[in-house]
Amino acid sequence: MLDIQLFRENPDLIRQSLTKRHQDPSPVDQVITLDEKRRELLQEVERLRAERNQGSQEIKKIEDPDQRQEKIASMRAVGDQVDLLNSKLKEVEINLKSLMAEIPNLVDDRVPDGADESENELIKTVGDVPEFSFTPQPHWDLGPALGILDFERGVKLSGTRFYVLNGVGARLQRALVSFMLDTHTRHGYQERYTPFMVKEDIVFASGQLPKFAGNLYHDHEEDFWWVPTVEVALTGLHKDEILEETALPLEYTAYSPCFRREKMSAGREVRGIKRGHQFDKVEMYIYCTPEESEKQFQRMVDDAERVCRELELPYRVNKLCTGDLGFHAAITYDIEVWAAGCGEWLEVSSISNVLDFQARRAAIRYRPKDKKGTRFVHTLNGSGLGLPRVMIAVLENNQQADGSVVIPEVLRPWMGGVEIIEPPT
RNA sequence: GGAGGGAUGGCCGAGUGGACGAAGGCGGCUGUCUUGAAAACAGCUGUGGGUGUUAAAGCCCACCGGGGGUUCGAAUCCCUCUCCCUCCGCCA
Repeated sequence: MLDIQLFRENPDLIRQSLTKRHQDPSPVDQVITLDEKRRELLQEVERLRAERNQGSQEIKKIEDPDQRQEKIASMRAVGDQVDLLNSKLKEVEINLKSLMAEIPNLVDDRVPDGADESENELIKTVGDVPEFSFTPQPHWDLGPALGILDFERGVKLSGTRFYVLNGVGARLQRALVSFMLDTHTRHGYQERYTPFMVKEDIVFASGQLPKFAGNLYHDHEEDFWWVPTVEVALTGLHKDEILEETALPLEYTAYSPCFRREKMSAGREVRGIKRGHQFDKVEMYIYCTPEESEKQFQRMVDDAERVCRELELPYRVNKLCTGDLGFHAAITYDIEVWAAGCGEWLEVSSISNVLDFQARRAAIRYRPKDKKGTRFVHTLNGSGLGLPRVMIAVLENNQQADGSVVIPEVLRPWMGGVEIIEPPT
């Protein structure tokens, strides 16, 4: 959510931002009109309330019964006016809020203009794409051949886009989760384990609702939404709180499964485990002061890159262009790792500076040390990293001619002695 | 799932229709005293919105778990929801 002050003082900035995102800027004018209407009604309501408050105070002092009844009658009339105008006001406020709730964050000046992902800007490429003396297999062949990946039974259990990991395959994923959490906690992040189903206002606060309801799973009997990313829960963690500046920055890491309907990509040909309705992810999340958020953003990108480096996966970093930028992000860097078998760069992380966009929705503020009042914190989120795609890259890049896969060095402490995944004999 | 009891400011806790944004205590901040600290004493100490201003002060409105109602007037009465506690049942 953007600051209503910004609509009043610098609406052009918001219009330009929407235009950069290739979106219609006209909601800005609707917001301004509704805001004016709201204040007009509010002032009248408050004026009448003040009159009633004062009148009611006088009533208890009036001794004469007739005068008293007369005053009560006139205050009743004022009260009826208040009710009438107040219901109009409420309606305007609901419309205003729902309009503002669907306007995306301001775009950072450094974000390159572009219509879609093809116009994202390559920042850097790190590591060498591995060479093979044989044709590397894609994971959808390799995994089943190794007996660690079972698509048929996944489909039996839950339908298309679900799979089962077996034995060392499941263990490899667990090792990746532990490795990532341990790496991040070593670099200052505090681990959290959160609910995977959250209430509607929590999903609203992080920005996935109301606009992206179609991509979320929802329990219709209870007020539960399955998290599409644990970022949702990590935003909700400090909802409605006022933090002390000395407590900032708050740096969290959390593991969770993520649940997405993926309706938009329903028809798209995606083989293997690259895109499912359920996938695991380790997330990083930071709350900090506005002065610090750029620094924290760079740091978080580096923290995500570190995971790729330690896993010895070749990767590249892209700055998303305006057309590919997410709703709540002001700026986003994506990290892609090379997967030798399917021959693709796979997006494994998305790191965003959200500024105060989520904090305003979630009412997360802090008390500055030397100033009066409160300010909204800035929040940042980044995957660190998405599991299935890292699994793909690890399996495909480390495969050998005989179909076996060498486990990366850094994961071995969690692999119970397994250094190589051999095909069943 | 059944029965009962609760929810008040950073914390504890009073308040059952008007002078209550809310006693009192604790904590915190500032000052006096002190070489310094402690103690004592005095003052201050919530959030949001509107208006106003170069900025502020000031003024007004709202907030006593959420929503709705009764009333001239609600922390206080009524309805409803949520959450917490105690007991019983069930359970990984």
